[in-house]
Amino acid sequence: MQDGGAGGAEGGGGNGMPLLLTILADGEEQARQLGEQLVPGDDYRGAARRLQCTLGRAVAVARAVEAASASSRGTDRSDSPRSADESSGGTTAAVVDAQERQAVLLCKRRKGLPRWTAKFRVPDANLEATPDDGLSWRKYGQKDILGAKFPRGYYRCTYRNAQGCPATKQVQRSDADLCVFDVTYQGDHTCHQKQQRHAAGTAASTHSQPAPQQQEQDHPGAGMQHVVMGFKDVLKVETTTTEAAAARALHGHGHDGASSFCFPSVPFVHHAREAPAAAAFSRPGGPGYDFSSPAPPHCHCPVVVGGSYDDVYDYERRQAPAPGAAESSSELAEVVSRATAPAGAGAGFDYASLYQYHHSELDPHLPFPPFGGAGPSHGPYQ
DNA sequence: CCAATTTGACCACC
DNA sequence: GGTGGTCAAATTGG
Repeated sequence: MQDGGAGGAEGGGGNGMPLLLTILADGEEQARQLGEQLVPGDDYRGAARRLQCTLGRAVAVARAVEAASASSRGTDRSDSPRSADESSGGTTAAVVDAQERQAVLLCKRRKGLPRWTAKFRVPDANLEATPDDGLSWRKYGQKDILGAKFPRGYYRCTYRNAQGCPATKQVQRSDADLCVFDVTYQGDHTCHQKQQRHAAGTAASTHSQPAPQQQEQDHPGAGMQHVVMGFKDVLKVETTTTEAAAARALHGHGHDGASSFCFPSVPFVHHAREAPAAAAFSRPGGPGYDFSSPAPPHCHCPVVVGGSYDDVYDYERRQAPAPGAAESSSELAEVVSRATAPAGAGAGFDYASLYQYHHSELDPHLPFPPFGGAGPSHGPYQ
């Protein structure tokens, strides 16, 4: 059925692209280093980050263009469903290459819609909790996946028919850790009601948070504005103090901070977004840009690794000072490494390897939270 | 009665 | 042919 025509801008790539990418990447790296040198709080640090993000966007755009041109040339091949492989901290060229392939694959992979994954952790593995990102999903299928102990659930936006919202997600419980769910999102939400509803819903429930999405919708570009966080920085923080990360993200987002950001049962969430070739390009703050939930974590520059970009989200309760900071961080590291596995990122959490694809367009709807929480559709399965 | 979930079948891709 | 993703009829729940 509906097949995604990768198509895309042609002839964009060209020969100089790799070089351009290298240059941009260097610039970004330099900006990052600069930012690190500076003290937190220093105005220049913010500037450095912005610069880093800007360069990162440039890299993303360049990659997207190149990937698009590559796909039009007809590249592609086998792909491994999950986890993008190869491309381990190699040269930028190599990275780009892998990226390219990944992007093309993604494009060919049905719909050609942007796709990314998130990891949700529930507090109790025994509970039949399902990652609830606060959005309305309707389950339309479930299937046993080869090699997976648990079936994968298929969901699509409740407003798919009503508003033609193309968003879908796949939820699968991790084999290794029953508390962890791998959620793969595909397509941005273009439905509006959802947001309203969601905003209201969240406010009504335990965790109240403002709905930051609107602005994105109205001003696609605006989103990129506050994506001023260097991902490395973010990761660093995240891996260190979950609490700090949360607060930081929160504030960085310009929320009326206060009581927002409270994810009851979710210690952390990790994001690994696959970088759609043209997707990253075409959806800068896309139409349906929306942070599915008030979640703050989106205020940073996502990273795409070998085709998937990672974000680490932390949902430690806003108050308690990250009880198990160390614990959490190790978990994060684990998750992150898994997600970045392709890059061969071991325990070391190699930034260099992460630094492969970096796009500042934020996720449309970073899935956040309420687990097993409210929400019209949450299949009991799992 | 309507909406959501379940589940087997179908289809596309590798 | 195997596997993953989606469809749609049947079923269940509010």
